[in-house]
Amino acid sequence: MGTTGRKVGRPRAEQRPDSGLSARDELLAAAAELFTTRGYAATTTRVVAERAGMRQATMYHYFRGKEDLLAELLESTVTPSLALARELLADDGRGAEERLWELCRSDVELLCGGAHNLGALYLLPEVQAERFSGFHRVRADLKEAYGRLLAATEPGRALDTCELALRTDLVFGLIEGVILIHRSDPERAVSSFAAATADAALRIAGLGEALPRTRPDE
Amino acid sequence: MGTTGRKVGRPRAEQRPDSGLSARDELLAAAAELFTTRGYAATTTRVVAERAGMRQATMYHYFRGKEDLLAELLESTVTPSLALARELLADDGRGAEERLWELCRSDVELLCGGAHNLGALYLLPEVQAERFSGFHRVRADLKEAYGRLLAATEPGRALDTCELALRTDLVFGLIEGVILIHRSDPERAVSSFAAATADAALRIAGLGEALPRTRPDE
DNA sequence: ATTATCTATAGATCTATAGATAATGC
DNA sequence: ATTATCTATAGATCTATAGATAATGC
Repeated sequence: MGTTGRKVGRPRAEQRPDSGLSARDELLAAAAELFTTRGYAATTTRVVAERAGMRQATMYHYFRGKEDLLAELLESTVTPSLALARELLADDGRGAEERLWELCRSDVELLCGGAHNLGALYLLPEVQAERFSGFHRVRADLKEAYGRLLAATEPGRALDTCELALRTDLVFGLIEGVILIHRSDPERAVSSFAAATADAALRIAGLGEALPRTRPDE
Repeated sequence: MGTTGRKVGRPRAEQRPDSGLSARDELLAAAAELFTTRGYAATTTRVVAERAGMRQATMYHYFRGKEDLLAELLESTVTPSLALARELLADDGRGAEERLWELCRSDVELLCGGAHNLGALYLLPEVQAERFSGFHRVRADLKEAYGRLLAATEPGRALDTCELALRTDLVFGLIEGVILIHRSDPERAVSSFAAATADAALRIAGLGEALPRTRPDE
């Protein structure tokens, strides 16, 4: 739908080769790139729309405003992550430590991979606003999953609630802020970087040396 | 200078009890709080000035513009940190591991302590701009100090350049993004949190269990 | 008729400058 | 005379809405 040459509706003022994305997705992609590089407040609706190949006002046909763009980007980033976390929580065939590692690795890949570094969205000051409570709820669930996996590990079961909360915060914070690390050397291949960061996350948690998994496939 | 009841110059439109800060420092303090909570682009010069007790245009008597406020805040945060790093690098009376720990602890305290969480400045997207190259230079020096301390540790000397760079990035990234972790539980006392984060940084670096320092003074 | 787009614009900003003003200092 | 402040404002935005327009679909 909307993939090849939309026909209905008034033609665009500037024609461009078809990107294969729907107009709505082009707006999201443009917003992702601009929000992550320039920031949310500094990005105008005009630049977003024009990068997506349409005039400023046309954006309002697809989104109620700028905030909706950010809300959708945030939720679309955290939701698949929570889905994986739920799967891993339910999977009692593997050790908790291994599953926590996998969750970390996958999240780093999600946040640093892809065309735009979506992880940078998490650093935007605007994200803290009440307006994005939908995102915050999913994020809280995700963090709880991190905490449960951590608590289920061998060394985790020995920790008191307070220490467990601290280590969860440290691990989750490393992952949420991983884009800062990625930025410092964007050349590093994402897949090996993700594995290395997952290793680091386990070391933070105090589960360092149990599994010598170092290299993932690929 | 300027501490008690400035007398010269036209009186302010709204008088307020003297804060003890100079007008310039009040502007910096206001900017710090607003930039860290609302973000840079979303903060207007009017709000900064008015929070500092003066009218918008008066700000320009002290700073050439909004950018100068951010530049000064950034540099004033990273400079003392680099000063400590230099001291620690020169101090060959103590082990590298202990000195790295101390640098991490001190930086966390700097970034999360104080009235405003200056660490949040590091997350602002605008900070990446060329405009703040002064800050970036000092920051690069600081990161190099982290790298050198890490390389000087017992296990660090065994690592190749690439692995060393990765671990430096991971440690430095944890510290730079520490405000994300602090935000998730602002009640936690900063001094014990700083020590715990320094512990975590060493574990990331792969130096975990050598020193059982856990609790600092206080 | 429906749809996707356009042009035009109201209303609300925001930054930075110009120039006046009300103190103290000498 | 110097200083710190003020008021006023030019010029440049920016968001969101109103309403026209140019396609296709039926």
